[in-house]
Amino acid sequence: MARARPLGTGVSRGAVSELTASRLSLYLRCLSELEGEGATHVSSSNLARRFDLNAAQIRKDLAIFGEFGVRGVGYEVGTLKRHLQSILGLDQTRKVAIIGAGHLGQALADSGGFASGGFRIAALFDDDPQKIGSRTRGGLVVQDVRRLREVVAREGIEIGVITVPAPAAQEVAQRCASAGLRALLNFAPARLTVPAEVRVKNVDLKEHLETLCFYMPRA
Amino acid sequence: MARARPLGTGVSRGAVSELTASRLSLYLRCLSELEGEGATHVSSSNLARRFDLNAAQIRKDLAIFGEFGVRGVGYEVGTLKRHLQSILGLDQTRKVAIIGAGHLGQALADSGGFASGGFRIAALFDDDPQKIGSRTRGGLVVQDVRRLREVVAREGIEIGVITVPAPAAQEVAQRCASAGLRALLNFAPARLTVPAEVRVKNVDLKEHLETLCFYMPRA
DNA sequence: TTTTGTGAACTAGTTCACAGCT
DNA sequence: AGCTGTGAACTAGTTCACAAAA
Repeated sequence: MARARPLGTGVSRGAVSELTASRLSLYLRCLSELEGEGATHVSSSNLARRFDLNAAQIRKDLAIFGEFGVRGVGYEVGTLKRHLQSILGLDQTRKVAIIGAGHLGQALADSGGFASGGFRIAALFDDDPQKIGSRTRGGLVVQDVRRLREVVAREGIEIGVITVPAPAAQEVAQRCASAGLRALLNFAPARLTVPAEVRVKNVDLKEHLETLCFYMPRA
Repeated sequence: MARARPLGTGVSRGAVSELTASRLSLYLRCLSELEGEGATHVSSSNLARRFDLNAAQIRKDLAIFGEFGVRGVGYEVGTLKRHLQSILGLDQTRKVAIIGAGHLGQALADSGGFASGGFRIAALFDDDPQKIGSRTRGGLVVQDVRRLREVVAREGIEIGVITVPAPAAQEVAQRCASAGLRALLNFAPARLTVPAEVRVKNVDLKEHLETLCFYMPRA
């Protein structure tokens, strides 16, 4: 029906569920793999087999943004990949700041997987004078968190990753928001209160472990 | 109606949704905080206010496992905390093995938050001869992944955390399963195929970043 | 024929609203 | 009066099933 709209335009992102959005990211990764394998086309049922998903689910997710498939044929791998990158906003490099130069913060700063594919770790911050000025093993300098606003503005950083201890997280989140960051990935085990225009995603490692534990057979 | 059952007994864990299980973990953390603040009782609506949740949701989650509250009064903080620990299987210390001594693996091994509260990082593995025998900054020795089965059996390790690169993840998962681990927390961007008795939880940091990106206002 | 795109049916998850205790 | 526990109502998410297109 709706002829392929100019990619993502006209679709209100707020109306798309987070479940759909995270599946889009999954599809994108899979398409990159398929491209690497030299595949030119892929069907929704082929994709579905690779994850544990229903084919109609995948078609529905994609159909939100336009008609990318060809009936009887499937999806063209390269084209769909570019469309997904555009839909996810990955056609430009996004700069990321990590706040909290503890073990996790430094590991994320140095880990290639995190820094590749559309993201660049542009800065690492801490409030500990002992750490400020030192470098991670990967060579990134730890900067004073009081300079967050300045660096965010100068470097055009858009995303903040919070890896400080829980008691400091709320204050840091507030600081990030007022520095102009509009998306926060929070690893601290604390619920953050931020202005409505800032999107927060919590990743609680302990919660994941405890959930696994729950399903484990009991002694 | 159902008088408080002997804690968790008689409730088939498989029938409880993962959403509920992860909320239980959230409630537990909140109760620990409340205990620290010296609170003796808490109502479902008080708890609901702390997260962004509905009070009936919380009552329903808890009611699956028994009647822990008192009408007109609420829940007793200490008692409910102990019940939740027992329900989640946290009344005994669970040992964890980390497979993959890269930046992330080492960071998780050393990070106190991950290792505390019912979990102990019992071993760290890698297959790189350069790394085997070396120590993390926290002092944990990197062991040869070929000794996984042996160490898992000897130490009574139950949970595996996979922090190897994506191409190695499937093989490592298989190895974990055959070593007797029944729960895997997978940080590699790859879907794992494992025997049905092994529970896998995927944590994909790139996926989280991309999802955040999707909701960000466009240039 | 094959596979998309999509309304309709279904399933899971959440919220409401109130009876039943304390 | 106040708050839990829970059936009933509602909402969101998934799967089915088929018409439409190549």
